[in-house]
This record gives sequence, structure tokens and C-alpha cells, in this order.
Amino acid sequence: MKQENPPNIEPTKSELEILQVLWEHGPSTVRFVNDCLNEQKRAVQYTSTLKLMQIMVDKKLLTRDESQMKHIYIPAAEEQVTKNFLLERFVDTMYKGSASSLLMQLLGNKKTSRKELEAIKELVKKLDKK
Amino acid sequence: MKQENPPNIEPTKSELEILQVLWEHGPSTVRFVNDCLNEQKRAVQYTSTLKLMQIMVDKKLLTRDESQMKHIYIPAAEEQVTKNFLLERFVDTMYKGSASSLLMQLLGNKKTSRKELEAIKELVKKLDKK
DNA sequence: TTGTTCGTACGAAATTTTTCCTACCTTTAG
DNA sequence: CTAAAGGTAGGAAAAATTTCGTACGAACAA
Repeated sequence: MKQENPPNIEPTKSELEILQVLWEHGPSTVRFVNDCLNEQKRAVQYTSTLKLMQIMVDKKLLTRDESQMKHIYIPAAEEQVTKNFLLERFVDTMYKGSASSLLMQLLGNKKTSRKELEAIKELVKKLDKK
Repeated sequence: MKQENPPNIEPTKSELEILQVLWEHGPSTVRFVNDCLNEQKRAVQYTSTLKLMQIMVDKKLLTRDESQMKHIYIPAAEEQVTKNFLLERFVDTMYKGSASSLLMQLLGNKKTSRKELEAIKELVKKLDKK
């Protein structure tokens, strides 16, 4: 059964990058993750990625299927659960836990596009109807 | 004249804690910041805080007034500018730049209180009228 | 004056995070 | 069979971050 609890340990920056690859592409081999990182992010040696992912298993951030020679790595917690956890920490530290403060900042941000604003309005409208 | 640009360098976790004290209380001495950290966060030696704040001056995250013996430290960038910068990075890395995705997550979060939801609705209503 | 308190500067140690080298095993092409 | 390619394991180095000890000067109370 899948782990639903937030990670006990906060993923580091590099660990988060790996989680993101796995979230986007599903359970993967080290080779695949490493290739993604090299394409999308920066040059990094295969064994570096391997090591990091092994550490993440130790930390219970990932689990892995060792039944094949090419191990398959899987996030230990659901994407939404982990993201929720990180978002909450972000809101707490940056906005003293006030989600509306965060939103206000978001709305005041010039780089938040008109399209985004429309989507946000829609969201809230739907919310109102409930 | 005050620096309005986002920090060239990303503040580390500890550096962010210091910035938050300065944002909340305004320009302060090391002694004051250190006391705050010890109250609000964790035990930390005076010279550790001093060192960190000196490093932050090197990195241009802070400036300081040395005209008195007790130096006064000041964030180099406006609170809003830095927070905007960090928020944007957060949205980019966690939600591929989609602010509405973030909001959706926020609204689905059980810990976002009813009160917060109301505040958010108000915000959007006001936005609509413009 | 003198010693205690409080400040800064700075080097270095400790810790955490990231990277990579080496060894060795399995699979596969020739 | 053999060599090459590709996999894991693990130690250690490198880099980044955090912590603190020591030195030393200024302020201040006795």
C-alpha cells in the first residue's frame, strides 16, 4: 500500500529535482532520471544521480523495485501530499501561514499573466457555488 | 537610494530567517536579531549570527550602517521584491509557473481555514471590479 | 585606573549536501 | 568465450552552509 504521509524529512534542492522527474514521468530507472536532468537542468554524472537516489531511499523519500537488475525508483509519498506539505511550509515561513497574503502577492506580481488571473477567478467562482 | 532589484543570490535557509527578523522589526543590530532567533527559533551563539550577517553583507543581501559601534543591518532589497522573487521561483519549480495550480492546491488544503477562504474570495471580488 | 561587559573580525571546525572515482557484477554483441 | 556496455554499491572528495572559538578594541562602572 502506498505511503500517504508527508515525508518525514524535507527533500533538499537536488532531491526535489529528482522527485519532479519521477512525478512527471512516473516510476523510472536512474538512467532515465539522469538523462532528464542532463537535458532539462545541467550536466551531472550518472553515478551522482545514482548516489542521490540511493540516499533518498535511505531517507524514505523513495522506494524501489529491485526485482530487476535495473532498479525502478518510486516516490514514497503521493505528489500531492508532498507538494501540499512543501506549500504549507512555504506559506508558513513566508506569509505567517496566511494563504490570502500569498495570493495577494501573486496577484500583484506583474509576471502573473492575464490568463492566469482568469483561471483564478474561475476557480473562486466555482468555489462560491458550493 | 534603496536597492529595488531582487537579490542576485538566493538567500539560504538561515539567511532567510535573518531577513524575516529584519523585515518584521526593521533595521537592527546583530544582538537584537540573535535574541529574536533564540526566542523564536533555536539556540544559536551570538558570533554565529554575526558571522552569517557579515556574509550576507558580502553577498549584498544586507547593507549596514557602521557609523556607530553597534552596526545596524538593513535588507538590501525591499521585502516585497525579495518575496516576489522567491514566490516566483517557488511557483516555477513546483507548479511549472502556473499560479492557478498553486491556488488550487491551496484551496484543496484542509489546513486552509474557512476564514482564509473568505479573504481570498474578497480579494478576487475586488479584482473583478477593476 | 582597572576590570567587566559588549561589540567586531576572522579563521577554522563541523555539518550538510553534492559530486565523482573505483570496484565489481550482469548482460549482450561479436 | 570474450570484450564492451551498462548496471549497483560504497567510500571519499568537494562544495556549500552553519557554527563557534579566539583575539582584540571600545565603553562603562567601580
